[in-house]
Amino acid sequence: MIQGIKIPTTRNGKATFNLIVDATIDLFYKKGFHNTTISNITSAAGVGAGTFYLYFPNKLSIYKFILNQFQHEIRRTISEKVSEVDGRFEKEKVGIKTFINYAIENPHSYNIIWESLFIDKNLFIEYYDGFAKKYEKGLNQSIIDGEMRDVNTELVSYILMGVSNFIGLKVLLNLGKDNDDIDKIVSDVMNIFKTGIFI
Amino acid sequence: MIQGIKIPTTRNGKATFNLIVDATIDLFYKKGFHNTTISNITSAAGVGAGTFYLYFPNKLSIYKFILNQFQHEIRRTISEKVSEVDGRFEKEKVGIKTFINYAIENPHSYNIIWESLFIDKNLFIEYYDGFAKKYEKGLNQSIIDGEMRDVNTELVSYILMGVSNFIGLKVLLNLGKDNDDIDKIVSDVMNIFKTGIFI
DNA sequence: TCACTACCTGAAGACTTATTCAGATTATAG
DNA sequence: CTATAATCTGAATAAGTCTTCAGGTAGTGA
Repeated sequence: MIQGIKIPTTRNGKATFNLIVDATIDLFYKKGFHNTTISNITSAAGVGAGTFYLYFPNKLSIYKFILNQFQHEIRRTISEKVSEVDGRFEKEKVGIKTFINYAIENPHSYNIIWESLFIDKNLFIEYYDGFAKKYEKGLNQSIIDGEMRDVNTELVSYILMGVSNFIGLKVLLNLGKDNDDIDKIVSDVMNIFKTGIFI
Repeated sequence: MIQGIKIPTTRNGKATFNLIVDATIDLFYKKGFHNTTISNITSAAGVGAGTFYLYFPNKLSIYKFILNQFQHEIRRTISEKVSEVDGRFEKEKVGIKTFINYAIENPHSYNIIWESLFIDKNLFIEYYDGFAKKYEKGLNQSIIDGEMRDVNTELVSYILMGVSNFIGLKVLLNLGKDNDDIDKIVSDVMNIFKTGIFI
């Protein structure tokens, strides 16, 4: 009973719960949080109007539930992939690549995380601040290990998040031209971070 | 009569129009687009409920009107400041600094532009794609002038937008620690773009 | 001063949506 | 087979919002 959410105990209850959550993810992605009504959700899930309130007290609570799931999933995915390679350069490369790939494969997730800024600013802040702090830790270690210049790691973590998010956005929204090859894009980005831009 | 918006002709009409627009900007910033009702707007502006419909056919149309104003203003501000300095490095530095300062001084504007992604995706795409294309032009010229390495300028424009936006976000939301000195932050960012991050 | 146009009002009806709840169904432990 | 708890339903109520419109007011050119 966290945040007023009731997790069902029986097999049937769980199935219904999942129907509701899955329908909601789809609707939030297609129509956005605000344009999705509870009755949209219950009819998409194929359940009675009252069933929703068996598990969630309101729309915000199911939003938070879904956001939380996605946040954990995206972080876990990146952590896993990054831990498979060595060296800060390779780790960053894999990190950015994994993030962008994740955004492409899970546009629902990417969208819902961003929308939090306009639903409850604190959810957004929590997420990005947490993300940044974890980033910073890794970067600090890399400076100690002599793999990175002695930069302001807090700033760099925001720079890297900004770049990942905007490249992800570009690819997702199909902005500009060459969205064909993620490997190429990521490799170009990393070269820029290696040598700099200006002469 | 563009987009169903009627611009008033008399002095009194213009004053009322401005009351409505200003109240709306404030409400969109404080409560967001979706949580703002027409009656919120009319009572904040101190006019009758029907007066809104004298000038705007619906909430989206006033949103678009405001968005358009801000987009022009932010671009104009950056253009002006950038044209005052020479060399790509200095121009980029001033560009990022101006953007962040603008975001701090006009959080309404920054917020409304971002929210467009969740109101009408095409508004958002138009804005950032346009912004990127303009950026790209300047960058291409800098390569010709030998001020920049031969990088993928489309990608770099998204990188620079991502960085500006996230640093702006960090400063606006007061994330992390050192949000005291914009000059220092921008200077750190530019150093990273000059020399790169990794060893 | 008059006539005209622009401007303004807020009550009222239409519509949408959230939320409850009395009653029905289903699964399963004993 | 039965008792019990969990689950499920959807009509009904309540609340909120949009939008119109008939009836005004105010400024202004002639």
